Amino acid sequence: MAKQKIATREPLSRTRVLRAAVALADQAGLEGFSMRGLAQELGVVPMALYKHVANKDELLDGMVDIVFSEIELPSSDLDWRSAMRLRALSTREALKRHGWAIGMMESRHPGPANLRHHDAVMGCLRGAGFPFAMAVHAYSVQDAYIYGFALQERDLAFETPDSAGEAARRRAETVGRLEDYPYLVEIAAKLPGSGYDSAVEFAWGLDLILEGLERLRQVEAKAPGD
Amino acid sequence: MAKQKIATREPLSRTRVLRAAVALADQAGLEGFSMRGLAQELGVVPMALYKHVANKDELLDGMVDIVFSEIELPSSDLDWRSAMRLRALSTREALKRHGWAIGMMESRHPGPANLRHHDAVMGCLRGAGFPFAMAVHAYSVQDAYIYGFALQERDLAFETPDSAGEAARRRAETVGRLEDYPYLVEIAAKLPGSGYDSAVEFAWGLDLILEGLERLRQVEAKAPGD
DNA sequence: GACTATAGGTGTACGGTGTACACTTGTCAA
DNA sequence: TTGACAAGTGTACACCGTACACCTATAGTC
Repeated sequence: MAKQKIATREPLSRTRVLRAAVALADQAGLEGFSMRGLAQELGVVPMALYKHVANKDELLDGMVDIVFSEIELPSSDLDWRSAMRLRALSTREALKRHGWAIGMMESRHPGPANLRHHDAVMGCLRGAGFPFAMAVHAYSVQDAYIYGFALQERDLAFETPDSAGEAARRRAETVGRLEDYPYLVEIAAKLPGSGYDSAVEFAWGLDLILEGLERLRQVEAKAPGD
Repeated sequence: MAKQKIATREPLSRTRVLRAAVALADQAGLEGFSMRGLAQELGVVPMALYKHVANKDELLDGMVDIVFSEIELPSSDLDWRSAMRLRALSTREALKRHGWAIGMMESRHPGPANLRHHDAVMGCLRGAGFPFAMAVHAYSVQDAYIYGFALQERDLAFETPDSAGEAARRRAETVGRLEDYPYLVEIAAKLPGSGYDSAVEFAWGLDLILEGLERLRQVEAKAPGD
């Protein structure tokens, strides 16, 4: 009886650690994410993790690469615009699921999924006829927009749709008289009833950017010069 | 002799604490910024700070508002596009000086400079004839782009201009064979010699967005309906 | 001038963090 | 059976934010 292993837990592994880490960060946020908490979640003593990841930084690197792996690569079956649109929507969704990753997507040692992603996006643009320099610009605008939007969306999410007005009001009262901020008052008054939808908002800006890029691409296509 | 005050240091104050905090974060980064370090910088014991700020969170709120206060408000003497362009450039510069603030600009309790800024920007757009909903969209795209670009710029800054190729090469080698990422190879090969300038890059995307917004504004102006 | 309230700075202590280092234990090869 | 090695443990250290009790110097009032 003492011989049979009493509910032996399956052993740790790098991918098991990474997966649990992502889940914990999803649920507790980056603030509430700690090596000790992760160890507890895995039913193990903190130092056990260090047999599978070098340290917390390297763990975060791996977590970010998991997020990258969840983003749809641009399909080569579509025109460049549809392909970029889909990968942008997919990126936003991934960042919504993993809000803790937003500030870290480009700041860590890139993993394989990261490199594959960047290579595929650049390939999509070059394949669509963007000259090199313009492709770099096009990539830069899109990613800046996507990451920046995700950031805003996460931060503003603290005000639930219909409490936004209330929140703005309280703030203004704290900081000064309401009349000092007439346009914020307008937002507080009109936004709640306007059926604001951040997915629509995201698509609006995205399409504006893609439209501008297509226009420039066509100009360049008539007068080429890689 | 014992009577005369021996080099009495000037007393702390909330603004002195905030200013020193910004300076320390500028120099040490958010990672290296601690209450204890700040206290040391001010020649004082850590707990002394708590007589002037409630806690670290509230201190960060105040620091972010200082950053906001350094951003030029849109001038009402200019057409909307020039005004927005200047405030965007000014924002990028402020975020470049204070890289630690990038992820926090919209995530904390807004201070007076923050509210004033947002109100002025919204006022500029409304005054230029943007209908309410479009003004909200226009604001959203611009800020998403600005914050996202600042984020990228900070993260990519680890690779100095001419070491970028080298860095990319080393990474690819770590993670897989170079041939797997032909477009990253192209970037590594061409970017260094292309005189890449992130200020130019920023303006390129910004103008693309402003151009798109102006186009939509004109359409709307012909068929109005606030 | 004596008395007291108060604001500003101090010292100690507690529970949290990441992780270095030495240890046990369980598994498989020879 | 032995011995190597991988995986998990326990202890310890330096750092973090900050609660709480304390001191001290100044300002106001009588």
